[in-house]
Amino acid sequence: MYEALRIYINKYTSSEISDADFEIVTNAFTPKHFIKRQFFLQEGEVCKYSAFIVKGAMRQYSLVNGVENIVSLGIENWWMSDRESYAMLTPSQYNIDAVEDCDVLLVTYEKMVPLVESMPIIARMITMMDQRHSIAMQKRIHNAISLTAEDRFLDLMKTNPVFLQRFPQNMIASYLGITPESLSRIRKKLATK
Amino acid sequence: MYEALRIYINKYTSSEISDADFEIVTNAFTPKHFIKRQFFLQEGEVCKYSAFIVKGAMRQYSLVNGVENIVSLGIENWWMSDRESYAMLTPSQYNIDAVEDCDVLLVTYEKMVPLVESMPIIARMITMMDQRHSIAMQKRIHNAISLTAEDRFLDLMKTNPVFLQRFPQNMIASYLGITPESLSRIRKKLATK
DNA sequence: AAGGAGAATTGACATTTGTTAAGAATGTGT
DNA sequence: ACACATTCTTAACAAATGTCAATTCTCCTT
Repeated sequence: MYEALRIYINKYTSSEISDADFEIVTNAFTPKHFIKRQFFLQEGEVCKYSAFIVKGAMRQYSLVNGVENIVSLGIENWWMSDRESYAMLTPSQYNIDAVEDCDVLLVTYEKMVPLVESMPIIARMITMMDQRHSIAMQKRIHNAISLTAEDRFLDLMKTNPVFLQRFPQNMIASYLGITPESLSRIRKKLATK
Repeated sequence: MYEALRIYINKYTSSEISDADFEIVTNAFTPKHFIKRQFFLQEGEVCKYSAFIVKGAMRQYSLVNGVENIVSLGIENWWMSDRESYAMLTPSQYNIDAVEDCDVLLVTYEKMVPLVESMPIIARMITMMDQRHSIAMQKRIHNAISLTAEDRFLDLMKTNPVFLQRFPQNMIASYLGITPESLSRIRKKLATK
């Protein structure tokens, strides 16, 4: 269960965490299983945990008069949480739920802080995570303002093809900011090319 | 010139930086003046500096076959840089230039690191900056995928009305991901309401 | 102050995307 | 395995946004 986290830490820092340190890390995390559709976070709650996905798939979305808008999708080795709510302890405007049955590792902000402060490798991991996240968001903004729906879909096919296997099309459409009908049409059009 | 930076540090950390510490901080920064349209960063270059805007306005944009796509706008007390290029030393795909004559304070990543490591107040400032930036980007993504062009404009009017005073409409349109013509129509429609 | 460049507006039309509704296909739980 | 849910597709139409071209407006530069 924890092995995936160890691999993640080593991979994104290019150095090896010691067994002793990793033991301390694992003690800060709590394993949890979510069944499909189970909520990890509901609108109005404070997001107390950050979740490292060991197995499964999750999504983060707002719900505005019946319409779901997916701001983020995650699978194995991704972190899920509403960072704003998690760091500032404010009520979240988002929902996060399991798209598939999931095994995740949960950690609170309070348990994370001492790890970051005492272990350079963890501080480094967080820095890298934040950086990657920030770069990905910037790219998504750029795509949203500069590309057509079709080009955004093509970009997703290129950069995260695995999402198309793991998430139903209506969620992919929402993630791209279009309706399921539009995505269906776009796919049809691309198929003939 | 440096006073704006001192105020910024104090404001976003709710504690006061000492004169001695601030002296060290100012030594890490270099003041620079940009005239309107002058480039701070051009596509293909590495973004060596982060710029704290003391006076003036700047924009960050990509240029894809003649079309400018503005990913970020900044005025007094904002930071401008391509964070990806700045932190990873990779060539940037963006341009940053002065929309008005600007006075800015420049700092390299190498000069920033020791400040962050030796002064908790600076580390805190960076954390707060990153957090605010990250929250703003998340909101922008959410707006892009869930709102119409009109609603995105209304949101901008509410959250950053000063931008409408400082940037020409074609830049506002680009920032919102629409054409200047569309923005003009939206404004006309709203005026009659 | 005049001339010129850039910026904003407007209109006609094209294209993209959304909406609604229906049916087909697929998947899921018991 | 069955029945029910959900998901996906399709079509016709509506609405939003883009494109192109012409005109007016604004403001900079000299």
